Amino acid sequence: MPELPEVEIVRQSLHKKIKKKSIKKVIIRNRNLRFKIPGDFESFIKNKKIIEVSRFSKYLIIHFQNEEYFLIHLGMSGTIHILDKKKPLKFTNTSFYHSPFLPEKHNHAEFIFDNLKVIYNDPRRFGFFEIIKNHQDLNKRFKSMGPEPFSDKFKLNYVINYFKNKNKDIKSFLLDQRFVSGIGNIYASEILFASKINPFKKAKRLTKNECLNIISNSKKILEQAINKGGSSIRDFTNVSGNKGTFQKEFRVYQQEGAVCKRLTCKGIIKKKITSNRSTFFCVSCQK
DNA sequence: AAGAGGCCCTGATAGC
DNA sequence: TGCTATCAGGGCCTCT
Repeated sequence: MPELPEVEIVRQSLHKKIKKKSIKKVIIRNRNLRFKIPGDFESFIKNKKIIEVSRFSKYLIIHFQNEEYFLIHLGMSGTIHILDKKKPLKFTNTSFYHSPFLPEKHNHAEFIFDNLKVIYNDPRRFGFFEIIKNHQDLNKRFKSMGPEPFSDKFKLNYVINYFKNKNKDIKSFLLDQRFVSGIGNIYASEILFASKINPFKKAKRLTKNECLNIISNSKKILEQAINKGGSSIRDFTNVSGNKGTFQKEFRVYQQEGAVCKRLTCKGIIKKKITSNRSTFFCVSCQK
């Protein structure tokens, strides 16, 4: 489900709700996420005070005292729901996959605070938890991953050098977290449309200007998506709540057959599937 | 060693 | 209605 913007939205509400609080009780109903939740997970998490909730790429990072950390990855279908006893029936967050009503099926984990409950729901179970026991290990954990688009490291020299002699298409690189972290299948298509670049163009054939466009549009589009509360697709229930609205701004994603939204272009948006993932692009203005 | 493709899993929708 | 096939915001693993 969530790419960087959606995870950032979850992070913001989680941080607001659970910082300076301690987890009083942990309930694991299904240990079989993408990776098995170890037997000592509950005792590790319990009674630790949360300092802050941060994020790298699509990973949520719960910071405990004493430089201990708990990572959450939401996979394709993971959502986090906050149940606040003081505000019953109000959900701070954010269901990108389901309706904002509290789901009952697939609530694999519950983290219970005083007057507050955080529920991890994930139908497909591609998400996972990870425990990190010190600060060095946290750095190590993300060492092999590329910079986020917002990072100063994501600049022209880096991109050009990375693409030298690379025979893979540019769309695959945007999805490759070793190159850049946080972009997923929706935003990859949107970034390449904004940059007027064909997704199947080989990376080594990109010009300097095209690289610059990719860099600036990556920042721009992810920023816009965060400002719109992320993208909520496949969620057509008309309920109030903090649903994202960036799906209304999609210019190519899920727009197959539509006329290109670029005013000067009359091309048709095509969808192409490679290795089980769809790519959307305008046949006319993305060269 | 880079690159292509398969696979993990459940649910919603489309098509017959 | 009830079946089957296809597709879905990710990332890891294995082949060549």
